[in-house]
Parts: sequence; structure tokens; C-alpha cells
Amino acid sequence: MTDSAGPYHHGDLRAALLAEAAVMIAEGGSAGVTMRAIGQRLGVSRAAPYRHFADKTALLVAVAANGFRRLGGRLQAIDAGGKRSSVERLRRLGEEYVRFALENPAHYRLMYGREALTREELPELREAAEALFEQFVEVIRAHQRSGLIKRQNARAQAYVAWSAVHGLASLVIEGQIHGTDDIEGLIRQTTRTVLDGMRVRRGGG
Amino acid sequence: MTDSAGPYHHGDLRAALLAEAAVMIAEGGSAGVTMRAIGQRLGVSRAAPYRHFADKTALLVAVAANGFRRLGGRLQAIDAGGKRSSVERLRRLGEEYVRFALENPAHYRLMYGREALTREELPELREAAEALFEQFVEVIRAHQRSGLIKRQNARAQAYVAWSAVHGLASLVIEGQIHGTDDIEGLIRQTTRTVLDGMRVRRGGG
DNA sequence: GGTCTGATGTTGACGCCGTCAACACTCTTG
DNA sequence: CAAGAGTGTTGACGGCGTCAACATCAGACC
Repeated sequence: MTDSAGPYHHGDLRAALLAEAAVMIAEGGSAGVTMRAIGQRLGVSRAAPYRHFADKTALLVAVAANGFRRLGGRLQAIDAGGKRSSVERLRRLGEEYVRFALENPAHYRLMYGREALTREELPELREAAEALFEQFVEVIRAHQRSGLIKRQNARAQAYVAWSAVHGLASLVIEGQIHGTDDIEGLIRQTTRTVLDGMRVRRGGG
Repeated sequence: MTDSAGPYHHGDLRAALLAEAAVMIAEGGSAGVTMRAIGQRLGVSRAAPYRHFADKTALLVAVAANGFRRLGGRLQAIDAGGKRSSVERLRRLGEEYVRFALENPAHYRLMYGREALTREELPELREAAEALFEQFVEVIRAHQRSGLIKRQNARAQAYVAWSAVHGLASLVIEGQIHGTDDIEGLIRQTTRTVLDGMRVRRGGG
């Protein structure tokens, strides 16, 4: 019985590595991801992952890029659905962003918490993150055209909005928000405040 | 000549460890901080730091807490100085916050990028961070009393403002802001947008 | 002044980690 | 059926955090 050892070749180890790494990150943060441990969990030796990823960083980068794509898809679904009033839709987009981060804290942290990764180019990660940001910019532009928010540099406005939702998500994930059970309320207040600040007003500066 | 080896006891190794760790973080990020390396740079053995800090985490926590205190002092200086119009002062506070983060990126990342630290209580770090946050809340309250911003839950408003500046700082540090050289302009736009959203308006919701 | 004791620093060792080189198996292609 | 590329394994190396045992020193106490 080869059952205890399994077949010599795994079948689709690359995909399994990505999936298992994501699981391990969710379980214990990316610090708990070890080339040896992930191999063991997949019934494979410690060096096997190196046939599919140049090193541990490359594996984590691929996992993080998947996160960007997953988040992007989720936001796209929100943005496409429904015919709500436009500002409401923009707000829902921001709220959904934060919700994704809070549902996948360790994964989100991996996506943005560079550190050892900075020195290299990491093109895959960069592209995935920029594609997500371009979604933001497009939504901002659409709302500028509708006359709902100020017609300033759309990228800059997108950065401001992104800063707010990313900052809130980050603070909650890192345990910096205390004395408030009502995180949902805080999310709404954040998006509402920023949108108020971006909104066109009669007689306003 | 004991000169090459130095005296057996260092004198004030604890303080030296804190200072050197901060330098190493600034040089190469907290990943580059190694108990062995820091000892070597101080002319001390690899285990010497353990006489002053329980483990590497404890050392990094102390360094991070120092960062919070340093930032707090800087913001306090801003807040105390000058008799500018009040909203302007609030804006300068936010801008100074971001500037500190950008001047000390690796240190700032250490302060907020928990990870391995989450599981323990880390009372020193928590207290330092909360003291800083209370400064924010106080400033918000003062501006509520002046009738300059909406009288809502001050802590919640402080969280919103903090999210914006922390998010912007974090995105810039992590290299997520592209296509804009004018980071200073982005900082101003962020603070202005959030304050606009929090401001009291005649006839506004 | 001499001694004792606790604080501080050193060395050796352990286990875990990422990674590489050399080797083993297997599937495809001719 | 032979060859070779792709995939997986084992052994080994150096670096890391950390602990236990030992060394040194400064100051309190007689």
C-alpha cells in the first residue's frame, strides 16, 4: 500500500501550496508559514516547494497577489450590482473593502505589510495591487462625472479614500481600536465622513 | 591592553541596546535586527541582551513604545505652539503625524505592524499607544467645544481621523502610492478632506 | 580591608529555519 | 524502449533565538 506515503508525484503541488499557505496564514499569521511545515501538511518533503517557487518570499508574494485579486473581484461584484444612488454605492464599496480586510486579517496584513519584500521588484504583487487601485480610480471618475464629488485629481482623491479605509482596517486588525464594539458603525462613519469631505456642496470651498 | 575587548561590564547596556536597535531598524528594517548582530555591534556577546530583555520581542516592544512616546512628544509640541485658527491647528497635527511616519518608516512599521506580538498583552506598548490616542481624543474634544466640528462621539471621530492619517502613512511607507511626487500635497488633501467631512456646516446633515 | 552576593557578561549547545546540491522516481516524447 | 525533463527526496550548511552553566565584577556588610 502506497497509501501511507502517497504517490511519488503530488499532482498539482503548486496549487496545493498556494491553498495551504493561505490556510496556514489564516490559522496563525504569516509568521507561522514555514517551508518545512507546509510541506509536511501536504505530505511532501521540505524541499519540494522549491520546485514551484524560487523561495519562501515568492510563495508568499503569490499568496498575497491572490488576495488582491480576490478582493478586486469582490469589490467589482458590489460595484456592478444594484442601481442604488451613486454615493451610496461608493460608500458600500469602502465598507466592503474594510469587511474583506477584517474577515481575512492575516491575509490582508500580508498583502500590505511588506518588509523583507521591499528590496525586490515583485512585479506580480505590484500589478495585482495596482489593478485594484485602478478600480478605485475608475469609480471615483464615474462619480466625478455624475457631479457628486469634487472634480479634482481623481488619483489623489482615490488615494485619500483608500487611505481612510485601509487605515481603519489596519488599525482594527492590529488591535488599536478599543472601547468600541460597534466596528460596523465606525466603518460607516469613516466612509460617510470621507465622502462628505469629497462631496460637491453649494457655496462650499 | 583591555582596550580591544573593552571592560567586562558595559555600563548601560540596556539603553545602548534600545538605541542600537533603533539605529538598525532605521538602517535595514526590523527584520535586520538580530540578537547576535546587535550584540556584536555593541561589542558584547550574543546572550548579553537577555540580561535586560526577556526575549527579542520584548526588546522590539520597548523600541516601539519609545517610538510612540517620541511621536506623542512631537505632536504635543505642535499642539501647544502658536495661536493659529483652530482647524488649521488640527490639520497641522495630522500632517505632522504623517511626517513623523515618513521620516521613520521602519520604526513606524514596527509600532503598528504587530504580528508575532498579538498573542501577548504587551502592556507597555499598549499603554504608549493609548496615551497617544488619548491626545487625539482631547484635541477632538477641544474642537467640538469650539463648535468647529460635529459633536459626535469624540473617540469615534478620533478613530476616523486617525484612520486617515495612519492609512496614508502606511500606504506611502509600503510603496503603494505611485504616480505622485507631491506627497506633501496628498497629505494636505487628506487632512483637509477628513476635516471637511467632520466640520459643522450650516444646513448640513 | 576582606568577603560574599547579586547583577552582568560569556561560552557551548540545542532545535528550528531557509536553502542548496546530489540523487531518485516518473511521465512524456521519440 | 531509451532519453530527458519535470518533480520529489535526503543530507548538509550556516544563521537564528534561546537556555544552562560558568566567569567576572561592583558594591554591601563585617
